[in-house]
Amino acid sequence: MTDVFHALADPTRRALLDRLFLKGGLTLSELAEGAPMTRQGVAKHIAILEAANLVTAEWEGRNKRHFLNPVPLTGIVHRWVGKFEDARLDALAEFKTRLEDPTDMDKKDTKRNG
Amino acid sequence: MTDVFHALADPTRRALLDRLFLKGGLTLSELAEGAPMTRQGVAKHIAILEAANLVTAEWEGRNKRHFLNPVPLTGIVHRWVGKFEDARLDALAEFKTRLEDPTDMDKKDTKRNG
DNA sequence: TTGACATGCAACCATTCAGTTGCATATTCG
DNA sequence: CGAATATGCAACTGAATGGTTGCATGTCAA
Repeated sequence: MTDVFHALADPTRRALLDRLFLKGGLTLSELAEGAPMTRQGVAKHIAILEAANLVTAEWEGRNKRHFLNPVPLTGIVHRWVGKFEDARLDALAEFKTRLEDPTDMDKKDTKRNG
Repeated sequence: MTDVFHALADPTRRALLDRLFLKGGLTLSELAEGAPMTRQGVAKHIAILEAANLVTAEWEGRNKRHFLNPVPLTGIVHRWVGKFEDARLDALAEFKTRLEDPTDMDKKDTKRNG
């Protein structure tokens, strides 16, 4: 859970996932070609993605081919985002109620600090 | 996008969101009571959640009341996870094909390094 | 006004992190 | 075999991070 979010919290890694989404089976060297960093840098990012199970790799001789694994994303949606999704309508309604109905806001919005 | 994932990539922050999910309107002090760190530590986490727009706060006198804002989560699902979700079935099928059909694997799985 | 309470700001520290560099290991090809 | 290619491992560094402590500011209540 933490690993997945952490892995996704980096534009470089998301770009890697995007590339693997468009075309699977890319090697480390191929992924490192367009990247604005060393091959080792990319390797570290990929290691993080693998640790989060977002990328699976297969050895093909001396080539390591990488594939996107979308399962953890599904897990996030269902285990974590889903419950908030369920509450989204209620929350929005509550939000609007609080924001639009001044009957409960008479003590709010006092300016303070900055 | 980065902010949201980064905000979610921390158990403390997810716990804060959980608490706000169960009961909105908690103050900083209330949120800090059960936390295994200083109030200032919690304040920093909340600042990150606010920067990611996952938490909205309203001033009520000297009390700052916090509310969960699930909208960014919805954004994640639709903008980012969604497209992989769409491809999930295809990807799984492709996965299974590669894993189960040996016709394309004759050069794979050579042991290497560790 | 005075004191207690809720929060914010800033400095500081130990740890983690992203990225680089250098070198080792394994595979392919001639 | 030996050279070239693909990758991994380890050490290092500057920057970011998580958390603390100390103090300032604003608000409520007597």
